[in-house]
Amino acid sequence: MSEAARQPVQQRAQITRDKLLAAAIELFAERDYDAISTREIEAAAGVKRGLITYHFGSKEVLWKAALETLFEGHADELVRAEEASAGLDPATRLTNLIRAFVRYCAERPEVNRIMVQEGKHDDWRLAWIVERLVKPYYESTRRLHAEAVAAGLAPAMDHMHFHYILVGAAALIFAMAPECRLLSGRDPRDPAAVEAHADALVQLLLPGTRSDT
Amino acid sequence: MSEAARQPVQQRAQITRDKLLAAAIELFAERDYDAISTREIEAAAGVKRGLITYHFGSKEVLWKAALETLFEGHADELVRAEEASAGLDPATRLTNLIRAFVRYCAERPEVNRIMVQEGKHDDWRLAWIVERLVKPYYESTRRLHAEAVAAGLAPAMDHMHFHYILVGAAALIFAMAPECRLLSGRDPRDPAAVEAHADALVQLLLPGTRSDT
DNA sequence: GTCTATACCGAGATAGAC
DNA sequence: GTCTATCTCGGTATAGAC
Repeated sequence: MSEAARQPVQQRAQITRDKLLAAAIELFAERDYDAISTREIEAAAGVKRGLITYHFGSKEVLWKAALETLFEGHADELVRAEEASAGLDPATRLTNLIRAFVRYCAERPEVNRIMVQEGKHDDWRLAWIVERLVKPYYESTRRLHAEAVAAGLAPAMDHMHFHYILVGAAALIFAMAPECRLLSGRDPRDPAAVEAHADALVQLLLPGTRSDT
Repeated sequence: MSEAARQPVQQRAQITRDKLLAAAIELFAERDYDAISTREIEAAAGVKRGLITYHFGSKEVLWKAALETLFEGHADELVRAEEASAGLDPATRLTNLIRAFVRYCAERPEVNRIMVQEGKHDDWRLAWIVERLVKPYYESTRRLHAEAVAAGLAPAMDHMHFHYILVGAAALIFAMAPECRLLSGRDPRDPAAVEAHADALVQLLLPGTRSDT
């Protein structure tokens, strides 16, 4: 049994931290860092004023922790996909990876919203995001693509283009879910639509594979 | 007397309108409608206070005019591409269309930034955008895809998915150009990179074609 | 250790009056 | 254009409750 589970006090602190992180993710996906006040985050989290400073030290640290939380969830999802398809053939493994990525984009559209928001300006936040979060992921999509090319499943191309095509194609429909609903009458975050989007993307990115259930 | 004041009245009015539209596009791509004040737009345009009301009547009308200006440029680009490839085979025509779309995304990354911004919430602005600007365009990507499928150039899939895959894959790299620069060391808006991105996208969306210069 | 309740500071933006 | 009154911001500090 973990030490934390036995200590109710630290459990409450963990709940407060989690509420602040959740509220921060939601609000930072909504508006710019500078347009969100710490008071607003605390109010949205339903906690008292001053607890951001207490738990995180500063707005900047909270922001970084919120983004790390978002990307960790993403990494977990991809690791699960890798494990689930260990030992299978490259086509199935890459398909499962792309599927896992699409599912995560659907589950957390905040990631793409924040990235488009922050990707517009070359400032300290973008520098941190790229160095700490995107670069490792960029390398993983590089491996994914290289493997697909080596297996004859996908056309060769410069990785920069592949990366942004994959991310943009997977994420946009969920980042703009309300628009998609107005435009098509359907909710892209509906589980069936998520799977259909994953299927479509696999079909295009890995044309060398046969589609399977 | 300033240079502007010496020019004919209608000409000066047109210049003022254009400066306001350009500043509005830039600022609305930056932040939310509600986060931009008319004073800020006038200041960015370098015109006197009150000229938005004089020339457009209201902030709302200016906003609509700015978006129409953006999308008109887009439509013009696509029409030029259609005319340039009239009479050619489907593969070349569709390739040119996708290329024109990618070039426009590179030229005006503001479009995608505004769309991701506004696509998050179902309010009067999104309703207007979808009805007035996106629906006609959605139908045109539907025709594009149907034609590609009919010609055996692309895999069949639900149009909703094709639309968002096309738009996301084409636009994201330019909407996040500063991130791409930090990540890859290259500027995606460099003409060679734009063409390379178009090539990559054609390769994936129209796998039935042979790549050509 | 965690949380509540205050008061305060300097910096910056804002809005109104003139 | 200008001055000023007011507000909000992030951050600090303190003192006490559980």
